[in-house]
Amino acid sequence: MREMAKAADLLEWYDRHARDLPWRVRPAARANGVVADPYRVWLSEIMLQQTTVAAVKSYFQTFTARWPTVQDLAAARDEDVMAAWAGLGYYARARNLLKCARVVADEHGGLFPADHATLLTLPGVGAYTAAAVSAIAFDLPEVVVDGNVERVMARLFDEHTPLPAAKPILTQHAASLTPDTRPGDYAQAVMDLGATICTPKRPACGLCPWRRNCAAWAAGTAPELPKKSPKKKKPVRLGIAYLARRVDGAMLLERRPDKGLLGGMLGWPGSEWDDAPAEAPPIRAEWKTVAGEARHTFTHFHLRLTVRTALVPMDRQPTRGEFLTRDEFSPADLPTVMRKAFDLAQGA
DNA sequence: CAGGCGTGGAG
DNA sequence: TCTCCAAGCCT
Repeated sequence: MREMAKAADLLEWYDRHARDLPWRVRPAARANGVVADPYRVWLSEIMLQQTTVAAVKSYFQTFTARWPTVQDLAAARDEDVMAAWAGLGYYARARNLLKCARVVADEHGGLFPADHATLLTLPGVGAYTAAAVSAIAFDLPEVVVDGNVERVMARLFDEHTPLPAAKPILTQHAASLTPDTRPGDYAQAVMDLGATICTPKRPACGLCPWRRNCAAWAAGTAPELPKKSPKKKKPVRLGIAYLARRVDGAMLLERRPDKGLLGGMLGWPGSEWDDAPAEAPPIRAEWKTVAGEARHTFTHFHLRLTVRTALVPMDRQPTRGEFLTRDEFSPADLPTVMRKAFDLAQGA
């Protein structure tokens, strides 16, 4: 009979293999009493939601350099934070990030709460993030379950029930392994294991400290776990974007409404995105159509964007949006799909 | 509870 | 080119 996996074995592995990440206090430093800054832990966890470590790194550096404390972030202008988040995706995270920073600054004296229940009340903080902050920043023995942990547990216990139905049982398994000593390091250790060894494809089982305890390794089923319910196919939608340049170089842009796709972000005025978009020019002009199209894939549909451009005089007033001067606007402030439209118009 | 919500990298 | 997917949250 296989022996039950032990947290201590994983912690031993983590002590030797922990990745050096900008938001992480390494195990050796933790042993010397260094504690994590809850602000940095929270910020990193929000950025890491459904987002790779590689994509997050530079954004984390930018944010912490510009807004070193939660009070600094709470005092920031909305448009500056949205611009700094541009390109990272899931923009509701940025809107909730600001809301949360202001709640912590105004209602919690600038200190992040440590307990799971209070963390859960914060905007953008769900079950995973609350547990992660509680464990990593305050070393409390919360059960941290993200996609990595789900995969590790599904394999360790050879659980074939597909996600998301399997979530409760996988959480129970995770709870059974969570230790009272070094829970913060343990949480990061399981996620590191999932990210580097117990990977979705071609897991490196030969290097796994829990191999001898792994039911899926014994059964040879590790690579096919966890099972997932089948996903839907993405429809194609069409759209038209209007890039108006004023003679002084200012560009006509529009702040998108807070709710919905790309909420709160800058974008080009345009048509609806559907099967047969109607023309919707935001200003009277001689529009020229750029050859080709900007293609972009969102979570649930593919977009093919036709780009029209125009040069307009200083005194012409738009019916939508507003002109932003060269000083007020950089293409880097745009979400990627809008930047693609800009690049296409530039001939890039 | 299923669907909305981004993006870039890997295979 | 296409599919999968990465430290989820909200409604």
